[in-house]
Amino acid sequence: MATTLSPSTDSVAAINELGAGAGATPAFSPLYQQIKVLILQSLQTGEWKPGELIPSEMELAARFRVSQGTVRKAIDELAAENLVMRRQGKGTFVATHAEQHVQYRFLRLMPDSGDLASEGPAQRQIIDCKRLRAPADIARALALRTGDAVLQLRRVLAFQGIPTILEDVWLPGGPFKGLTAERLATYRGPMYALFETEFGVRMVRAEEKIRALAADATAAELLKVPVGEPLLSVERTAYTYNDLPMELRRGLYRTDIHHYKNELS
Amino acid sequence: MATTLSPSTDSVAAINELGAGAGATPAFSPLYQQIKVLILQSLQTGEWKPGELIPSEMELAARFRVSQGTVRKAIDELAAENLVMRRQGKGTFVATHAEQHVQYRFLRLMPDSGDLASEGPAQRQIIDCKRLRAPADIARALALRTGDAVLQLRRVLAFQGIPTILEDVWLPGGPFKGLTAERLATYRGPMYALFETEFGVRMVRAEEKIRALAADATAAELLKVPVGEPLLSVERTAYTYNDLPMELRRGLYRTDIHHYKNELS
DNA sequence: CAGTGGTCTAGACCACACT
DNA sequence: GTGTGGTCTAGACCACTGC
Repeated sequence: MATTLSPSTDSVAAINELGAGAGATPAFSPLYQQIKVLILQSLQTGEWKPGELIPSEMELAARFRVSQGTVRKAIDELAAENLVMRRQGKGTFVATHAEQHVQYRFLRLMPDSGDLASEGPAQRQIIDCKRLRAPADIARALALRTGDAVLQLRRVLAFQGIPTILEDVWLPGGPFKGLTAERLATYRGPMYALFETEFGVRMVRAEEKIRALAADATAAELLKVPVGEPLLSVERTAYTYNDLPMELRRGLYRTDIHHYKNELS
Repeated sequence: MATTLSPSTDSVAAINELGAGAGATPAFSPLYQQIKVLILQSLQTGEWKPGELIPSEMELAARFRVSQGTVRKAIDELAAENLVMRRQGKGTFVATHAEQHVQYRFLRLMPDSGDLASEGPAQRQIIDCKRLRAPADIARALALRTGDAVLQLRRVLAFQGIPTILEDVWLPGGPFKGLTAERLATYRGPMYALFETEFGVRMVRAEEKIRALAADATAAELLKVPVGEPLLSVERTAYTYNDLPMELRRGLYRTDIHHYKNELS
């Protein structure tokens, strides 16, 4: 039954409405959605960390006092959202960017022929890295208050020796306390992997606003293009579990021998 | 059982391997996937047309000789891919773009504040429309042979009086036989709706390559910007059911007061 | 009211991984 | 072999739609 069960133990046991009182639509949601929320909470609180094995479907079913099928449907949705990874015969793992063959989490840039991986690792050059008080626009994008501490990073990525991406990254000072230019420079591997392993911050989704802009003097110098050269401007806000913005990134991409690839459906 | 059933009637009845012969992995696929393919075929052949009601889960289960749950899982996937639409209490419908509140199927352009719908309907101006023999690059993109008949269309879209998009569209001559500039000019509603209702061609997904380009003389004149102005170049290939390319579109977007919005996950 | 999709359960068996 | 996720079934009941 999807309705009542003894309100005891750890069980979800259906907070669903039932009975006499002509209730005012008390926000019904199916059991498997409630289970999904509970699992999500365990992901957020770090009960199971990125890369770790979560309890089996049978265990979760027992814990929440529902059938295995209901847990399965909850996990199905989490897997569809790339929050967990199922592996037949082994179990279900919390999704991770670290130690994985996913080099570029959100970067959609592709060489006009081939793929980024075939171009070898990017050369990374950190131009600047400092702590500062958030200006109004940055604060708004990161759901902070103006003047809160933020960390700003500017870097250039080059592929096969050609500087291709100039990006500014802003991170909230709180969650990323202790992040230094030194650490960024010495870390080998994707930046998002560092965020996970060192700060426990996992980016779940992102939104981008894309424009065409003319290179200004600074961009032109760093990307080695003429002033006025058209560049792709990509402004990205990345979110962690609770739609909480955790990173703002403004990138300028050269698109002379690369393009931004997007799939629509 | 997922294995054998009498090989009779219309039934899928599990082509799955079983028994003695040490087979050479004869391409196993789960029953619900086989059902999904069968339903897809009915969509492709037009047994059920866009907007129409497809048979109920129970009917399909009977027809394919499987349980309702198996049909359900197949339809679940089709719904996740936006190929069908489920409506509780009514049934499952073939997805459609026509007569729907989805004005822009693949267009990701947004005003810097608000959304496209709030800007009212776009003003459409057809610059050119002609039949021609496909050059090599167009033919390749549309999976045609060089010299095959294609239809080329050039138009400008303006929002609130400001010319914003200049696009060239190429369509294969075969499936779109009979499409004229006249018909395009007089049709009210999304172009993709016209494709469905008049030619039975439904676009299922698309790929885009995005770059920043400087406006040339032609683009500058039509979009009323200075020559050299950075524009967003969006090259889109749209596919119908069987990953068959059916449209090539090269758009130039002004991004001074609009941006291209993308969601990543 | 009957018919549809939506949820939940319980049990069976399959495919895979580790030991 | 044991335990995991993956598939398939059958039946129950709920929620919505339209007659």
